[in-house]
Amino acid sequence: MAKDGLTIGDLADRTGLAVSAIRFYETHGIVHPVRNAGGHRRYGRHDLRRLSFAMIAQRLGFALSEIARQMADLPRHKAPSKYDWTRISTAMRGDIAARIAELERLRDRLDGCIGCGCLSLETCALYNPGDELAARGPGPAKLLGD
Amino acid sequence: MAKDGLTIGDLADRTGLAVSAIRFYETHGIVHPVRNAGGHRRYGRHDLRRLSFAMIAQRLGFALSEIARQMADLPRHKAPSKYDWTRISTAMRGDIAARIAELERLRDRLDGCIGCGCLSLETCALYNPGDELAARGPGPAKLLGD
DNA sequence: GTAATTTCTCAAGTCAACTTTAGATCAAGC
DNA sequence: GCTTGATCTAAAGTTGACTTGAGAAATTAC
Repeated sequence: MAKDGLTIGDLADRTGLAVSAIRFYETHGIVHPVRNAGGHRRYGRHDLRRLSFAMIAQRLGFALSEIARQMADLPRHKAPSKYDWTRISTAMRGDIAARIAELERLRDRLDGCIGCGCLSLETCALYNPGDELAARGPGPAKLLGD
Repeated sequence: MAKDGLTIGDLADRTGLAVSAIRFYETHGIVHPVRNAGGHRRYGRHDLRRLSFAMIAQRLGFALSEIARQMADLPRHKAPSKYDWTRISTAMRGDIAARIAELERLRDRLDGCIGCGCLSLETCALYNPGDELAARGPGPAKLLGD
């Protein structure tokens, strides 16, 4: 812990992140350390908050790229303000609620299917969930809706 | 659609999966096609169900390896029986319920925090979901509850 | 019977989110 | 002042779930 700021090791200790992860986050614009005379990274306390914020957002299911995009608007060398935080966390809340709702829908369908055993592409509710589960990311998951 | 069974293209059309994905699943034991005289894969209708089952399970959040493990017990060239289905889907249900519960916990914490803006490592519920989370496994995800 | 489409195999590429490794330099404790 | 530990960079490796590409052989359509 140097006079001119926190070292990367300090941050690692206090956030629980690996040193390599913090450097990785830097390449994605989550933190913006300055360098000391010897070329070592030095962080401010606001970086602790930026990292914590990123960790929470990840936990909530946000991809790093999305988190970085959100944080791009925040001042680089200050902690996010109450307004910033409210804006972002409110958006997160909506996303979480949506994911809960989808899981509940799936659970209910599954409940209806347990013990049924039909496994029929034509008649099973799990195969034909009837709509808006439709398009998610790329890749598979085309079945179940359409 | 050949006389001696479904082609891989037929399966792709009917499941929405890419041909390459179906071949990939084969290497993981999800399907077990036979070969015709020319060396092309031929599938039975039960394979449609095995694939659909795998897709649903993935959708429910299970990893392919876990799905393969579950399906390893099923007869290779028949669709899963009602008993098989009930056994597996019941296990899934528990998993879904747990994930819903965790998301709800997160949502509630977030609700408590929206508008607070403290973002303090010392006092924020999102950061300190019960302290002694201290030493757990490696990597991230040490923050926020357990 | 020929052209167009599918399928075959196998290796390599992709994406996310990091970690690991290697060799070198910097900082700190005694 | 020296030794031990932290940090540096750059590149390559990891895992999961696939996709892409190349070149050849099989199948289907007309």
